[in-house]
Amino acid sequence: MPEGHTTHRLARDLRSTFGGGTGVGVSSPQGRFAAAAGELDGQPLERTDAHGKHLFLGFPARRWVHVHLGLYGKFPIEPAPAPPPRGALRLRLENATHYADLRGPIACELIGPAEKAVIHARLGADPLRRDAHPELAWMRLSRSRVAVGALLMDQSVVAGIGNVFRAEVLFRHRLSPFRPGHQVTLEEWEAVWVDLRALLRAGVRTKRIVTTLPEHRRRRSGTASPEDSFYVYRRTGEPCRVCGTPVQTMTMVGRNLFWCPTCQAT
DNA sequence: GCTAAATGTTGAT
DNA sequence: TCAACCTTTAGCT
Repeated sequence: MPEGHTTHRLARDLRSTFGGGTGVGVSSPQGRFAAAAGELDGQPLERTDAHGKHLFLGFPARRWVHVHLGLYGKFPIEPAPAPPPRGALRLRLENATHYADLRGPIACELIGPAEKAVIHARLGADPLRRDAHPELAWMRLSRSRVAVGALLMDQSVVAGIGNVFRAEVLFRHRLSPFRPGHQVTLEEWEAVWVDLRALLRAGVRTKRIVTTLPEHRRRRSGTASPEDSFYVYRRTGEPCRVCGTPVQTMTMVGRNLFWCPTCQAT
């Protein structure tokens, strides 16, 4: 599930569910976060923050739990009562009304403000953050010979974009993933940025990614069925929704890239 | 019951 | 460029 929208939604939901002055139960049944969990247990969750795919839970004394879901991490919030822990449960948060179980994260660590600052410093512009600087992303893009399909996956350029948004936003703007960054025009980049912000915001709202316009869905309702949600992502060999050309795939930056060779010729 | 794949990152080669 | 790692689930047998 995790691209930037997931992280920002989690920051918001964890704050509204566990935030405030009441102490939160913190535990690590699996044990890998047990020492830190013991320190935090019973303390209030004071604030939350998200930058790209990184999530931060703020506890007293300027201590933060830094969470990165990685490829398959999950952190669902459920109504109490919490069942007995099972499986590899890295972190459980609980209060009188809810519990949230973190499984499979690539990172779950207790850090201080300096370490948090280091993480922010190596992340690029996040379309979901008010303090984002898209002009910095443009600087990187417009000076690079690297393919735009690779640059979009670089978290130090744009933070929060993953494999789905890369493929889909390039299609929506009919941009070839292979176009070098410096051959993308400022006009094209600004349109991509605005679009990414809108797509991510919609993702935060609905907790899922939908990039297709209604006229490109078999079912043209406002709510896309899962099979109709994407233009090219994981649609290898299927006909392009716009021109009918079979969707192509190959590996770029170690991930499966999907694109329409006709609509995205250049 | 087994295998592969998955919306990711890091560190070695 | 590649393998390793975090864990679950879908799709086989």
